[in-house]
Amino acid sequence: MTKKLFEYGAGNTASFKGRPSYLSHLNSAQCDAVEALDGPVLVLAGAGTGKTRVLTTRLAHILTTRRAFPGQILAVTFTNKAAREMRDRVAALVGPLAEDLWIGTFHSVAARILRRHAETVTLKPNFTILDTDDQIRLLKQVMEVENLDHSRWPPRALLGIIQRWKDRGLVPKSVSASESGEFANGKSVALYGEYQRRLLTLNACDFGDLLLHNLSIFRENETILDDYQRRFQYVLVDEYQDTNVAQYLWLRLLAMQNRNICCVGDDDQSIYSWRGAEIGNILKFEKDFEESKIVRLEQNYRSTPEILAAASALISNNRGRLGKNLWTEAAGGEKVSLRSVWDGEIEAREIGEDIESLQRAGTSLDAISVLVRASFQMRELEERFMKTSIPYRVIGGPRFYERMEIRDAIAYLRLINSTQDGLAFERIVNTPRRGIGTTTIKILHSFSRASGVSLIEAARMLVETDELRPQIRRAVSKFLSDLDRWRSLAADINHVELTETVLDESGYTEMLLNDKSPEAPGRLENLKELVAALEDFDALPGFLEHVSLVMDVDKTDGGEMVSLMTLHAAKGLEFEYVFLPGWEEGTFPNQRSMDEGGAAALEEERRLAYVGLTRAKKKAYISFAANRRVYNQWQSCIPSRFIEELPEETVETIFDSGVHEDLEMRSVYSESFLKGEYWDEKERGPGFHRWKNSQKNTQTIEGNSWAVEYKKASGNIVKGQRIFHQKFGYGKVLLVEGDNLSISFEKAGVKKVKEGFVKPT
DNA sequence: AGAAAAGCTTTTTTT
DNA sequence: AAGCTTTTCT
Repeated sequence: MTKKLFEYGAGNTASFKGRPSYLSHLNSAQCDAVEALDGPVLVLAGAGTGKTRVLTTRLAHILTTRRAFPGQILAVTFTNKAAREMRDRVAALVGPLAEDLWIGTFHSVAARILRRHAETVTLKPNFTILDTDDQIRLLKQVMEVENLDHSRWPPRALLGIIQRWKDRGLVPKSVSASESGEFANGKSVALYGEYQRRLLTLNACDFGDLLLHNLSIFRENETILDDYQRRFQYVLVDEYQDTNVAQYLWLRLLAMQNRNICCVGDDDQSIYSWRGAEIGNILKFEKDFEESKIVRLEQNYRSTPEILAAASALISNNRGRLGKNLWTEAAGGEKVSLRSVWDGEIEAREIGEDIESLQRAGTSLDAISVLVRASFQMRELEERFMKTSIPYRVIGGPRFYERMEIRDAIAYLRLINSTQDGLAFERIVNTPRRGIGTTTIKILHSFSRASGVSLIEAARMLVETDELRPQIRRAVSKFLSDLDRWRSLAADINHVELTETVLDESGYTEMLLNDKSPEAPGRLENLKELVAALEDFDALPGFLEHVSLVMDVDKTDGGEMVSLMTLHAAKGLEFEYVFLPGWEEGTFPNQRSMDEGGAAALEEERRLAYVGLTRAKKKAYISFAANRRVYNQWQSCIPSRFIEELPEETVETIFDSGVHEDLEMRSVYSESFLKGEYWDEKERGPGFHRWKNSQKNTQTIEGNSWAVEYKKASGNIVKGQRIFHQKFGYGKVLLVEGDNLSISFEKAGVKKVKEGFVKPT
């Protein structure tokens, strides 16, 4: 089918009668979304309803109907991967024309625009985009000037606060005083202001600034804004539900003139509110673009009716949805598998076994994925996969450009690229060791602040004086002259050779060669990979831009592999078989997120569950463990509330987990849970009762290993001891009477509890 | 300045 | 429990 479209696009772009062929592959709602070219369009696209196809076909449609040149079309996505995929798929439809489209992430498009107009916000075009390390380092400096205690007021927390302001499009002066909050006794806004000033002197900006500076440029320069408004005849937005306020304002500015904006999103898949995403943007869209046409895509082409029914029932527990009803023409398939297991290790084992049997049945490992709530859950799975040699890849794992040695190398390159990059200077001035330590840096800092020059400038000036001890003076001056030499070298040799030379002459390579730690060889390998990656770019600045915006390299490792990733990373992907382990209260929904965000956070967790389920084409496998090790302590777990939100008829339950089932099912968990000590049964839905009944049928045998272990551990509870109880939380033991304890709980007050239910802390 | 020790968080999700 | 950061010691 793709081929047909390609032929059409490549061969016949002349006017046509009737409907172009590529439209015949779309259902009527999809056609509506593609053909509504004029005016604002909001496409509410449920999971698996052909969202990307609509977007790419729409792009092709604009081009083949000659409504606009490629350079007049802007398509923004959230991830680089989505951007790449969109470009590839449009190219398949229209050929090389696709190359001139403005397709990119919000950040990369904003960076492109900002480079052009950097001067209007007093930056230079070669400004640096800071990574998180740099941001923290800079914030620390800003806070030090204010004499703020780093342990009392963690710089990381301030970074979060500032980022949230930036997400909302707020520059320091537009943050209202009432928002300064608790942090640093209300100094946060002032700190934000100082941070922004320091960024400008460093000729740098952070991720949020890319958008924020764009907004100021557009607002303060009518001609520039006008230019972009005219340029972008058509604007398309992917994953619209994940836009934050700043991105929304940016889009509105760009599209408000010709109003040809098409946003595609799904409120049920909004899972990034913690990053500032506003579901409200969907509602705002309808308000700001009153005449907007709304198209709902509800026919699902991905999953079986069972999976869809389960997912729909689950998500229907959320309030405040725009409402969508997914349906499919597909014939019935397998029910969602729901399995209880004893602990995480067994869970991993069973998943491994299921994968192996799928594989024996002829399924490619590429069609299988395991999706977890949080990345720490991957460890147990990885261990199991390694042990049983199931090939797997972790998606969205530790990023290449975030590795220490890569950041160091890049800091060298940044320093060559920009003379003002004090943060890069600080990072590597003593790596490898040059005898320039914290004391020296402090002197440089205070001098730089006092005389209002950059850190590097300060260093230059100080080596001319006898402020520094001769030995240190020599070291600093050597480093500065090295820098100068590399900078002038940059004009003569290409950036690949330059990088090799710098890594060599700086002693960085040597440092790693002398390093006996087991990681060192890997680090050297990574540096080689970095040099290889450099070859894909014409020059240094382009590479540095890529590094800051993309953060990761494409791994083209061959071979079939199971994909392992977080639920967040899975959005937009699909697999035939999807494993969803760890559906326990606290893990999923995640306790921390619920503590912070309350009811709204629970709904977001539920959307995450919805995203997980709807990734599956053929079958989803949900599992939950009775026990899990958290902070290296065993904790009994309660099945996730999401489990009982799944309709019975869509689920097949497996409660025996292999040969140990009889032994395994006896625990504090099952006993107390069945007695209803943890939950008011009235609150529990059909899923709970189903689960409970099946538990009742399990035989219990005394003396299993876990219980024995537990006895041992609990024998030494004494008066005055601090303990933890699954339901009542932390408390202090008031009285011991045999195995009956009187405990004063921090939250629940004084209770009498059996010894077996508490753990020493 | 550098090494050793102590202390503290980690484990939510990321462009 | 481990890894990281900060503090302390030489």
